[in-house]
Amino acid sequence: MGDAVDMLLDQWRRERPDVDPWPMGVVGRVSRLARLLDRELKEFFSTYDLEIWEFDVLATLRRSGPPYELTAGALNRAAMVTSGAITNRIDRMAARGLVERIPDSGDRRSIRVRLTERGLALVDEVLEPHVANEARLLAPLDPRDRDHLTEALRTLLASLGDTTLG
Amino acid sequence: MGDAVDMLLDQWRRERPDVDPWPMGVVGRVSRLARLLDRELKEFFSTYDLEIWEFDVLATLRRSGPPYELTAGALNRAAMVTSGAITNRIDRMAARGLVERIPDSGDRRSIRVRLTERGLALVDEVLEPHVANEARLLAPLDPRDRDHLTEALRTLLASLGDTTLG
DNA sequence: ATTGATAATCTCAGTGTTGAGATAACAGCA
DNA sequence: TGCTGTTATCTCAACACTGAGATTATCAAT
Repeated sequence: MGDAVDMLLDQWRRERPDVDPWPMGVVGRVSRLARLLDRELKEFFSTYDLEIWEFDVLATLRRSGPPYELTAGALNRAAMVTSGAITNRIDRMAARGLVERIPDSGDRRSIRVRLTERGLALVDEVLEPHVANEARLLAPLDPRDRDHLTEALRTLLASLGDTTLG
Repeated sequence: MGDAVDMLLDQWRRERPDVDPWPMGVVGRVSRLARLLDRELKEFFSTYDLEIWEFDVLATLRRSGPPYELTAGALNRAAMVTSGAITNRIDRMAARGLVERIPDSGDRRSIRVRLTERGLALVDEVLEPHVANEARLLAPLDPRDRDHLTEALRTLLASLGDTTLG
């Protein structure tokens, strides 16, 4: 049972037997899997006329709880993108009526981004089928495999500084 | 020990207790880890004045073995990008003298992309430190964890159609 | 109060990808 | 030979992100 990465590793072993390529097996698979999952999610969300990044913003606001609002900076850190990208996303989503900008009464440098009723209804509608779709994509793993996988990924994320306090 | 995804899952459980969010734990971690690894690789390659996508092309050609040439379509599939992106990459790398376009004698629709001597020397120089850098990033995993992780990732990739025959 | 350092957001040019379509060449078959 | 369908690459506009810098506001300490 080989995937594309197994072949790649075999090629390296033949061409550069002086280098043990095992790290490429892990990094390469993580990268390829992320890309393939992205494609699947993109296809899924298209049936709701949503981009992945739009759902991401909606979901970040939704799970923060009432009143479903966060500063631009908080969205920023959650999405792992630059501030310019968030400004852009808020602009477009506000134009679609999914979120609205609210001035922060406590800090005039900040804005608060709040889900509109329409945004809230949309994310609440999409959430369950989205999770079901992800579960479908992960179905080949039994619960024990999932736990191992999760643990390994968490270890790596923590070592790379992916904490909530960063 | 929790990472950012653990917190995210807790938020969902509080806000939408009717939905079991476990699939987000896996998909979210894969996606975030891919992003963080990308940042690390980008920083690493910048010391060689290389973009990640440039190294990818060089490495794909290098590991294919002498004469270090592939068609644009083969590069295409290896990189998981569209044909337009590959045309663009070849253009820019040819301009830098890392690869050259060679007409395919057997099929005049095709081109063969070949490593130049400079491209070959560069990829052979970068390979070993690159792998060492990846090994550093993966150091928190002991060999047993790595094997479990690899197996789980391979299972998912195979189920998503990431084979060499696709 | 004033100064200096820090923080939050926005702006914008540069970069690179996608997705659709154009062009040219090949392959099978009547 | 002439069709028809397929394949390989290139073209190009639209899209979205990055990285650097600008702007405005806050905070700490005097």
